[in-house]
Amino acid sequence: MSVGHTEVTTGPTTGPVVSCGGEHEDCGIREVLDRIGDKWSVLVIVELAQGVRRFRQLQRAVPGISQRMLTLTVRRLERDGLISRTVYATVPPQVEYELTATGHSLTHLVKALADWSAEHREGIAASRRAWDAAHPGSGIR
Amino acid sequence: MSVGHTEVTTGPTTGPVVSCGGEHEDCGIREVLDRIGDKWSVLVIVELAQGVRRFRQLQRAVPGISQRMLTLTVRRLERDGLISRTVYATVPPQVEYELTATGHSLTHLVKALADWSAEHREGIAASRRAWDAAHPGSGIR
DNA sequence: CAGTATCCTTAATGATACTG
DNA sequence: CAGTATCATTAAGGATACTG
Repeated sequence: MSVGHTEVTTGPTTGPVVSCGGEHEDCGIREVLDRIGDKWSVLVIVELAQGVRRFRQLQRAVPGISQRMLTLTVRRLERDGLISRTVYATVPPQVEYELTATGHSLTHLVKALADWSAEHREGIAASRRAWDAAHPGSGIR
Repeated sequence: MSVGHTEVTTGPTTGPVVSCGGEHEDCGIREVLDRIGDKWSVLVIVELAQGVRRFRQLQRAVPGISQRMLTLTVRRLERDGLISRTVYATVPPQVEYELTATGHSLTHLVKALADWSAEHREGIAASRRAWDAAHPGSGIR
């Protein structure tokens, strides 16, 4: 068998140009991911996309999130201007969280992520099964 | 001053419905993010969106990535079926990485991320500066 | 209710040395 | 060149207790 080149020639199925100028210096991509790539942010955003929510409501709506992580998550989202926080001086205290206009614009992106995921989820799962079967005990996972 | 409700009524600037059925059980969103939310995957994908690349080429194109992380990253992307890996039995060895059709479809998403980032980057930076100024030594960041 | 404050575990990443 | 193997370092997240 020949060992040189094999010319796979897999058609570059129409992909958009994602480069960032003549040379890419990271686009702003990492910035978005640093913001929503964590474990809980998008889940909180998805819940707030349904409407205004209070702290405990959010915690109940996002199964598994701890009080601590919910606090950290909403604080960071507030800091970035993606959600607003309104405190009512009642007793017991009540705090409402709501998406800002910027936060709402993010939901379009989140929707795109969800759609892509739905469309490729099974194909990816299949690829993983095949790869894992072909590379037993590789440590990769 | 009244302490009850204040009716902020911030217009819910047209956001898409991101819920996942009557109740949301995480959509597939977390799955995508678990895949590309790490530090290097999207950067590798962006580079491969330009064309076929060899290992060293990729490492040079993605400043800061260690040999170890590049290996882990391309292995995981290959496992998920987002990139293909072709080994040429030459000496010295040569390995080419290329986006698969699925990987190419991801570039659309990455483009959307980059666009959103470009559009909101400055607003977010401003929000952070304001928040940080208003919450000195909060620990949040 | 809506948080803070601590302590602890684990996952992710990095640095370095070595190999087919 | 294209990795692998180890060790060290951080950062992210979780558990629990306490408070205005």
